[in-house]
Amino acid sequence: MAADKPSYYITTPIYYVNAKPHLGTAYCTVMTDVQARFRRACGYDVKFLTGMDEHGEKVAEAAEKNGFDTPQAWCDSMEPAFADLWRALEISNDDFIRTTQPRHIAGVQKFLKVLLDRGYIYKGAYDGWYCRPDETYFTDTQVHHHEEERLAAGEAPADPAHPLCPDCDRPLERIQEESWFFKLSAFQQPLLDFYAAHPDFIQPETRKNEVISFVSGGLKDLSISRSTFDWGVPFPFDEDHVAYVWVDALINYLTALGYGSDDEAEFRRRWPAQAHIVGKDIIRFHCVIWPALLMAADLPLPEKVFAHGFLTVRNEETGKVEKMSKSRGNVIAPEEVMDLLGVGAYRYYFMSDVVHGTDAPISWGRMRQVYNADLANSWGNLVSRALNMSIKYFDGCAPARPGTWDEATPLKDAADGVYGRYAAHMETFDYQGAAADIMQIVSAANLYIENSAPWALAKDPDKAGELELVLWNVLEAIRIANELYAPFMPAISAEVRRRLGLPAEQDAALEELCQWGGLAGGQPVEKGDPLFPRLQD
RNA sequence: GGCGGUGUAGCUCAGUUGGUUAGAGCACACGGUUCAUACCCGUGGCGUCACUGGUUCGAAUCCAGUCACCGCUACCA
Repeated sequence: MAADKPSYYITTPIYYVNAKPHLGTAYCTVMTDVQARFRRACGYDVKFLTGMDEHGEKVAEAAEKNGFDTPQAWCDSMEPAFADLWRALEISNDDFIRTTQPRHIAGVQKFLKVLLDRGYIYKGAYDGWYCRPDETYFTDTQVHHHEEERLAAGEAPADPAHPLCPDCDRPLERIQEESWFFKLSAFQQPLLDFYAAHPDFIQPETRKNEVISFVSGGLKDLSISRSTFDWGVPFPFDEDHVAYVWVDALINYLTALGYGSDDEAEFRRRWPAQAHIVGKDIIRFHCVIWPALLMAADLPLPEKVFAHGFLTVRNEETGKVEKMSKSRGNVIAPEEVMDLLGVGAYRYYFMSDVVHGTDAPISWGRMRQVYNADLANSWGNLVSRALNMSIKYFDGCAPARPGTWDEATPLKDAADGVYGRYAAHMETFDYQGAAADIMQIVSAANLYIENSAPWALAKDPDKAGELELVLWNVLEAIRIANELYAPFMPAISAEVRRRLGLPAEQDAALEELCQWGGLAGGQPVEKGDPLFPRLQD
C-alpha cells in the first residue's frame, strides 16, 4: 500500500445475488480486471472492487422458495458461485463487497442521514403502479403506453386492475404508500453542467448523448424507500422504511472504502473512483442518479463511467445475430468457453475480439479462429520455436545480450514506441487496439525469424555472432510482448516468464519493462508444452 | 411519434476535413521454407462501400429520400 503511488479505484457493478454469473457478468468483470492489472503494472496503487447486491424483496422471496431460513442464508449460499468463477477467471479483485455486510449498512445509513441533514430527502406519498418483482414504480403514462404497444403488437389486453410491467411484462399493482423521496429534480441543471464540463465522464459517446437527452427531458423526484417489506437497509430515522435497492447498491462504491466507518482514511484517499465499469442497461443509475446522490451529499463524482454493450450470438446456421436467451437455447456459459479455450484464451478472445461499448457478436467458430490464429499459430508457436532454437543452439540457455543489442533491427523498430501506443489504447478501453499493437511485435518476430533463418546460421560456425544477435532479438521481443499480454492472460504470461528464465515478480513499471534491451541473457530456458494447443476441426 | 446510432470483402472491423485502381486481420487458393503447435513466409481472388436520387471535375466519405436492424425517449409542442 505504498502511499507514494497514485490511487486507481475501479469497480464492476455489484451483481444481483439471485442470478448465477453468466457470460455477460464475466465479460464485465474480466474487462475491469484487465484494466486493474494494466494499472497495477503501470505503478498505480489499485483497488479493484466487485461484489454482490443482496437486498430486496425478490431475494427474500427466493430465500423462502428455496427453503432457506433467512434471506441472509440464501445469499451466503450464492456467494461461492461468484467467488469460484472469479477465481477460475483469474480475477484480481482486491475486495468483494456484499450489501448485507455491517460496513455497508453503516455507510448507507450515514449517507441517508447526510441527505436528510442537507435537505435533499423528504417524506411524501406515492400513488401509482408498482412492479413487485422489479421493485420499481411506473407512472400512468408509462403503463398506458406499454399497453398500447402490446395491443399494437397483437397481444391480448391486460386486466385493467393489473396492467403489465413495461420492463418485465409481469402484472403491476396499484399502490399507495408513504415513501421517502430524493430531490432528484433539483439536479437537472447541475448534472447537465457537469456533463458539459466533463466530456469524458460517460463513455462511449453514444451513451453520453442518451443520458443528456434523458436528463434534458426533466427529472422527477425519486422514491428511495420501501415499506412493504423489510429485507433492506433500514432508514436510520424511520425504521418502517428500508432503502430502495438501487440507492443501497450504488453506495457500495463508497462503503467499500470505509465510508461511514470509524476510519475513513482509505475513503478520503481513494474517492472519487477513477472508473465505474457498467453494462449499458444500468447507465441511468450510474450517470444520473448516482452523480445526483453524490452532489446531494457534497461528495466528488467519479471520473468515468464506461458502459459496455451486450454480447450477442451469431447463429452459425442462419448467419443472424441473436440475443442470448434461454428460449432460443443459444446461451453460452462461461464454463463451456473455459473448457474449450482455457482461461487465458477465454480472456483474450472476449477482450481482443469484441468492440467494447457496442453490442458485439460472438460465436464458437470465431473463438476457434481467433484462438488458432492469434494464440496457437502466432504467439504460442513463436514462443515455442524461439525457445526451441535457443535451447538447441545455446546449450539450454538464452543467448547473452550481444554488444550490438542497441543497433536497429526490425524487432527493435517494432518494439520502440509500442508501450505508448498500447497504453493509449488500454486507457480508453480499446483492448482490441492494444492487442493489435502486441500482435505487430509478434508478427514482426515471426517474419524476422523467417528472414534471418537462424537454422541456417547455426550450420556455419563463422555466423555464431549473428546467430546470437538474431535469437537474442527474438527473445527480447517475446519478453516485451509477454509483459504487454500480462493483463489479458496473467497465468500464461507468468508461465512464459518462467520458461524464459525470468523472475516471477517484476517490480519495474510496465513502461520500463518494455524498454528494449532488458533481457540480459545467458539464463537457462525451458521449452515446455504448447501454451495453446491448436484446436482441430 | 421524436431524437440518436448502425448498415464496407465469408467473419471481426479500419476508412482522417470528399481526391489516384476501397483497406487490415482472420478464413480460402496456390507457391516457398523447416527452427516450431501441419507452423511460419510469399503471392492471389474476393466487395454495384444497404438502396435511390442529388451536389461536385471527383463521394464509402456531403445533401435528400427509402429499406433493415438497434438504442433512448414520449400527454401536445
